[in-house]
Amino acid sequence: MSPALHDSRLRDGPRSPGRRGGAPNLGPRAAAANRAALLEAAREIFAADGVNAPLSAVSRRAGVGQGSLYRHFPDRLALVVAVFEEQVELVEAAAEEPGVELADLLGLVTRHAVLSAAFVDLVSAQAPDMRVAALGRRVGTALAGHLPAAQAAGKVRPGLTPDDLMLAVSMVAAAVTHAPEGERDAVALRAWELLSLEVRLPEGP
Amino acid sequence: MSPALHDSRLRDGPRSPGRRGGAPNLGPRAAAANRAALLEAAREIFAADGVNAPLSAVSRRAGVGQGSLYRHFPDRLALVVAVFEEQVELVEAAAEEPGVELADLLGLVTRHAVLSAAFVDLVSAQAPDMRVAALGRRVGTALAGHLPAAQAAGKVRPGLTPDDLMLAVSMVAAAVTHAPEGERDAVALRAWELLSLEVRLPEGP
Amino acid sequence: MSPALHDSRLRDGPRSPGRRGGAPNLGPRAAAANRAALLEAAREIFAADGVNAPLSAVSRRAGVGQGSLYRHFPDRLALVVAVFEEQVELVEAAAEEPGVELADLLGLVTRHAVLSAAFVDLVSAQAPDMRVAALGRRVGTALAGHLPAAQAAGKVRPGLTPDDLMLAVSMVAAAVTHAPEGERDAVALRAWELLSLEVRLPEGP
Amino acid sequence: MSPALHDSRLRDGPRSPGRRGGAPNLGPRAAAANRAALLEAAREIFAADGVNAPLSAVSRRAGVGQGSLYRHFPDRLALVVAVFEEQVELVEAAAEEPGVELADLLGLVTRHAVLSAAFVDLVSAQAPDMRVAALGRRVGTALAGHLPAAQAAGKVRPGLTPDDLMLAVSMVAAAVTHAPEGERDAVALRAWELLSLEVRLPEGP
DNA sequence: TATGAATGAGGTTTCATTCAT
DNA sequence: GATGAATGAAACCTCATTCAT
Repeated sequence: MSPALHDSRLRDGPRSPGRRGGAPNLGPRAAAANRAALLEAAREIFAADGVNAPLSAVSRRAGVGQGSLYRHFPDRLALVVAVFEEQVELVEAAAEEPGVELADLLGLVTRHAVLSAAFVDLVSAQAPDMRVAALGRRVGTALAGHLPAAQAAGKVRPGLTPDDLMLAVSMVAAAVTHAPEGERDAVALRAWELLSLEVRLPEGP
Repeated sequence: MSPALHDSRLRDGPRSPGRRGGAPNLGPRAAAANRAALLEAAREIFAADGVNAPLSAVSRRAGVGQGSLYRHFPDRLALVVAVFEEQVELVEAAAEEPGVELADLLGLVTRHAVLSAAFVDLVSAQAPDMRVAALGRRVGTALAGHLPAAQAAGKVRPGLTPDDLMLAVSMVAAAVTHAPEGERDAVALRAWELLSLEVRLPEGP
Repeated sequence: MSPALHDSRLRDGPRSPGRRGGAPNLGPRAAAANRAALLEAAREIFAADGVNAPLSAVSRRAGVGQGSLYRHFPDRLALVVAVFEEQVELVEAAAEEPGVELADLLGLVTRHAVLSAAFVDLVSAQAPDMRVAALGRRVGTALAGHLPAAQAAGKVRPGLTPDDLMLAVSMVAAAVTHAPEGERDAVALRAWELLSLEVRLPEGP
Repeated sequence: MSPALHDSRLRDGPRSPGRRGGAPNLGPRAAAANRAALLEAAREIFAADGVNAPLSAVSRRAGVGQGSLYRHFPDRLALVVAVFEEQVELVEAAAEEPGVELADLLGLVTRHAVLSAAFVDLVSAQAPDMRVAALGRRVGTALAGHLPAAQAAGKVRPGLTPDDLMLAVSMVAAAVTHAPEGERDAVALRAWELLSLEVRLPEGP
């Protein structure tokens, strides 16, 4: 509605926030806990139903009002990005550890894909949003750092580029996503085998 | 959400339209009746609460599903325009009748303003939407056609322009809108008097 | 009317969670300053967006917590009334000044209307709240005090009552409200002319 | 993939009410034509927007009533399956042609994936519906028939199973789906290369 | 059999108001 | 007193599905 058609008369009797039952307002102290609960709920829901799952389901599972979700994450993408960022940071941290090889990182990434049906959307470098794409690139960078060593060790074919790595990851992620719950690890391992890439899958969830 | 992040898996179990109670689907035959009911409901609700009243209130009062409202009137403005158009057409029709004078038209317009708190938004030639503005101009045109005769008869001051007429109408409409229910006619008459314009108010609703 | 009003849709956005920064709690000392900031913010926001603008926008613009807004003004109307009261007091003060004539007061009132899209709600004696109506009456009283002099000077028509004055004011206010930004003064002047009332409009904002 | 797909957000909008026009009811004769139109529309819309696109968009693009859609395809899945079935039949037909090799079939399947963002859902043998899974198996069977020859010719690694083929197909399909419009063929070819599988991509759309 | 309007559940988003700190 | 997060009701709008004709 055009803003000038507003009737500026005082309408809208007082709306009450309806204090009845439900989680009590725990005050600002709860902010961090709520944010964490939202992230965890989002991780689970996105993993199960994809990134288009209803946000109301997220707030419900987090045991948090809808408004709080919107306060912490103004739009769906903000929530998606926050969820992914956690996972990306784990990968980056792993990449920094001494003695880590490409196979370990691929395994870790695969593990995330196994956990999150939505991770596949992230690793696709073509994701349509800058924020998401940036996260994808961070994963790519983390992997690429270990590519030379793997090549030197003769573990990967000569011409393999960082882009190929990301492509492979997204292919495996998709394969895993479509596999039934119980077979995901097996499918992932086979997928890497088809790609002739060595992988060390860390323990499951 | 970015369109490419859709997960194209088949989710969303079948949604049922929840056939339980409520108005039965009367088939397309009801279309015209529904549209009329929506218009009438909108006229009443807009008159009472202004054009920003909840559309859900309109559909509820019309005894019609929300979807039907949106089918007939894709956005709020479409509904507003439709409501106003009815009134504008009445004014235009009156302007065509033989023997009608400016005072009669002003009276008719005033009567509409008395009926509809929202009419004031229409007659304001500055309405921010093309469709609404066009309706306002139609009222202006209808009035302007009778201005020369009124001037010739010495009923209005010499320099009065069509724009002045619209300005006067919007002023009276506002005055009426803010008056309490029972005094609207009296207030309207006094307002016209202050403007030194003759008016013949038709019978009430 | 500050053009910057339109950032009023900015989100509250949580600052980085965990940071205990932001405006420090200054204790009671800030109370008066906060109240003033709220009033100023409300004046601006109400002027731009009408009295139904989100209260969160007011507190945000005032740089004050939502809770403080509610402490100072327990409900929306209290805030509205307080804002209007400032303007009413200005009118009353002007009415006391020596040498002031009705035309000056009408001009001042018009200037307020030009500044505040919401002022129209005030001057309508029919506003749905006692407190607002009382403010309207105070304006009426201030104007009425100068009516006899104006009548004696032959500046207004003989039968004009104080109520007529208020009616005229509300009509002009409405006209002004609906006019586009740049033409408001011109529209106001023409409106007073149509009402055959002399007015001296003070300088703009 | 037709660029005109993006008008799919146009409203159904009631034609002028009371007009008894529109597509006349042609009776049963139109049934086959309607079914075909729905299939074609669904193919296009699903390709562009994924299999969760609004069904109303499908019926609209087909120029057919919503009811007819439901008569032909009682639920979304029925429509999806029918669309896919067409593609599966093409693959099966190709598999029967003399002189065809595995690389041709993989290319054809890839081409379908390139054409249809939704094909990826099909080839995933884990699709959540029996009917879809059955179609997946048919593709698998068609491919598997040519696996021995390819193995005999030394074109594929020794241990490759039919299941591996389907896994590879679904991986490539996913890769392609996530690639931007213009690079899909290139991405598909590289993906097959990473899988060390020969492929002959037929001409584009 | 085809049509297309009707339905309403449910997703999204905003905001008035409360309340722990 | 101030803060600002939490809450949930309610508005908006879309779409799967039904059904009278």
